Amino acid sequence: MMMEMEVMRSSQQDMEMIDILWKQDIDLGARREVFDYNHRQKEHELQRQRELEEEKRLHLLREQEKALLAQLQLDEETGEYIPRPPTSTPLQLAVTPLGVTQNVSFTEENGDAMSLDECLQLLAETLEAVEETETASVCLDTPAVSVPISSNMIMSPEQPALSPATLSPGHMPSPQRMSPDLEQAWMELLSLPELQHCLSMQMEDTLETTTYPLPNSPEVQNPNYSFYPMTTLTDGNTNSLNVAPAEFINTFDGSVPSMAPSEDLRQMKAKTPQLNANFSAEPFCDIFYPNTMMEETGGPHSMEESDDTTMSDVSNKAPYTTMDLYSLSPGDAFDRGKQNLTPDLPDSDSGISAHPSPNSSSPGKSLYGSGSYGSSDSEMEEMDHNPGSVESDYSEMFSLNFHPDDLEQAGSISTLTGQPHQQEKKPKHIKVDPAEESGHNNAPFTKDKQKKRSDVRLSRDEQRAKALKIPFTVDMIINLPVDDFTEMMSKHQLNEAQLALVRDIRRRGKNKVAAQNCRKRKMENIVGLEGDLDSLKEEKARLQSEKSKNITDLKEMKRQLNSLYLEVFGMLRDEKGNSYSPSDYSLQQSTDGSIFLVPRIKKTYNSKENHLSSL
DNA sequence: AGAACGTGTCATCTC
DNA sequence: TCGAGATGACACGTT
Repeated sequence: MMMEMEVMRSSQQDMEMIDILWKQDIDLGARREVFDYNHRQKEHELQRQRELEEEKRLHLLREQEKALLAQLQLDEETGEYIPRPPTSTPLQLAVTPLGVTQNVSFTEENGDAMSLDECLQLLAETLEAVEETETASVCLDTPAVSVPISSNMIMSPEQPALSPATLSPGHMPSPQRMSPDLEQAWMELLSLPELQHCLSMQMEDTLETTTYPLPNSPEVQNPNYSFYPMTTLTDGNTNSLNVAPAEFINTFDGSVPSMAPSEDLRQMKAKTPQLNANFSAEPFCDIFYPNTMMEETGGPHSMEESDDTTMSDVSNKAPYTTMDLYSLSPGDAFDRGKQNLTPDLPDSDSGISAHPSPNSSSPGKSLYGSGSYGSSDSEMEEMDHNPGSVESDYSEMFSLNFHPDDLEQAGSISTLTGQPHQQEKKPKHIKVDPAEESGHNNAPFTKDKQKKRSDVRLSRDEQRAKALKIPFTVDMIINLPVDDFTEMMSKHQLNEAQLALVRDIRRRGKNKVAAQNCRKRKMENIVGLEGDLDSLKEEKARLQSEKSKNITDLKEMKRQLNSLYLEVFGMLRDEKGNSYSPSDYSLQQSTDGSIFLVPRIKKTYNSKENHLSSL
C-alpha cells in the first residue's frame, strides 16, 4: 500500500515536473519536438514494460490453465474431463485468477485508495454474503459450498435459472445481503477507476482463461479454444472456477444501470450459443465504462494517454479527449483553464476553439498541434511579427491545408483539389502526412527525423506566409502545376512582398524536391560507378592472369625453339665435316622461308655473302 | 568536442 | 525572357 502510494506520488511529481519544464521551454521558444527523443524513449520503455507485463500475464494464465487441468480428472467411461472433488473452496478458486491478474494491473496503475489485498478481501466477503443468500434462496441439490455460485452461473439445464430479479442489474450486493459497511466499502471499491479497469481486464482475462473446453466439446481440438468462453460457460460440466467471471458479471451488473443488456445475460444463462459473440469481453468493457472504454479500448496509444494524464486527481474523469490533448498546445499551455473558460477568444490558441467548424476540429488541429508547437529560436527570430498573433492566426489559415474558404476564393483550386492525381504527381513531397491528416492518431512527438525536419521547414515557410497573410497553403503553393498556380495567383491581389514570398516558397519547395532527386541520382550514380569499378577490377584481374599465362606459354615456346635451334644447328657440317660453332654462326630465316647460316663475327660483307652462297 | 551524415537552401547553369 | 530542373556549395541539426 505504502509502496503504491509512493510510486504514484513520485509519478505524479514527475508529470508535474515535466509539465513545468515543458512550459519553461515553450517560454523560451523551444518546440515540443525537442522532447521527441525522450518521449520516444519513454514510449519505448513503456512499450517494453507492457510487453513484459503481458508476457508475465500469459505465463500466469498458463499456470492457471495447468492448475485447472490438474483439477480435472478424466472420466474413463465417457472420456470427459470432470472436476475433481473440490479440494479448496470455490471462493478461493474464484478469487485466485482475479488476484493474479489484478496484481499485475494494480502494480501497473498504482492503485491508490485500496490495496489489492483489501479488494480481494472485500470480494471474498461479498461472495460469501451472496453465497449465503443464494444458497438459501436457490434450491440446489448439490451440497457443499462450491456449487451454489457456480450453479447459478453455469446453468446446467436441469438447474433452475435465477429469477430475473436476481440477475437483473440490481444484483449488486444489496443491503439485506450485506452489511451497510460492506456495501459502503463496495461502493468505494467500485468507484475506483483502477479497480474498474482491472475488473474490465479481469473480465476479459477470466472469461478467456478460466473457461476450459471439455474433451467432449468441439473446441477441445481447437487450439484457440480459450477464445470461445461461452462454449464452456454454457457447459453444465464447467468447473466451479467459472464462478469467478460470471459472478463478477452479476455483481457488477448492477453497478452501472444503463448497461448490460441483462437480457443478454439471461440468454447467456439460458445457454443460447449464438450469443457467444455478445459475450465477448468488449461489450463488458462498454458496460463497465460507457464513457471511457471506447477510448481505452482504442489501442495502446489511448491507454497510454490515459495512463499518463489521468493519473492522480483526475482519476475519476474520463481520459483526455482530443480537445484536452490540444489544450496542451503552447498557445494555452500557460493557462489551460483559461481556454476552457474562454474558448472563443480570438487570441486563444488557434482556430481550434475559435473556429469550431468541422474542418477545424480534427485534422487541422492535428497538423497545427504537431507541426507548430511553438517555434525554434531561429524561427522566432526570423519572424518580424508578433509570434503570438502569428501563431494564432496561422492556425486559422494553415492548420488546414485546404480550407474551404480558400477553395471558394480560388475557384480553380476547388477543382484542383478534386483532382487527386495532382497530389499524386509528387508523392514524395506530400507535406501533410496522411496519418496527420486523419487526425493524428499517434502522439505528435513520435515522428521520425525526416518528418521533424520537414515540419521545421514547413513551419518556417508557413509562418512567413502567415506573417504576410498569404491566402494559400504552402502545400498548394509548392505542388500546384504552373497553370493552376498562376491561375490561383491571378485570382488574388497580392502585393509585391507576398508575390516574392510565394515565389520563394515555391522555389524552395521545388528546389528541395530537386535536391532530393539530385542526391538520389548521385547516390545511384555512385552505386553504379562502384559496380562498374568492381567489374573493371574483375576484368583487370582476368587480363592479368591471362597475361601471366601467356608469358608462361611464351617462355615455354622459346625454350622449345631454342632446343630445336640447337638441334638443327648441331646437324650442320662444313665441307670438312666439322660442326659450326654456335658462337661463330647463327641460323636465320628469311622472309621466303629459306634458312641461312650467318656468321656471328662481323666480317666483311663479301666474305659473308660468299659463305652463305656456299651453303 | 568533433567527425560523419542528412537535409534544406542558395547561387548558378542549362534546357 | 522566364521558369523549371540540376547541381555544387554551404549551413545547420542530428547521430
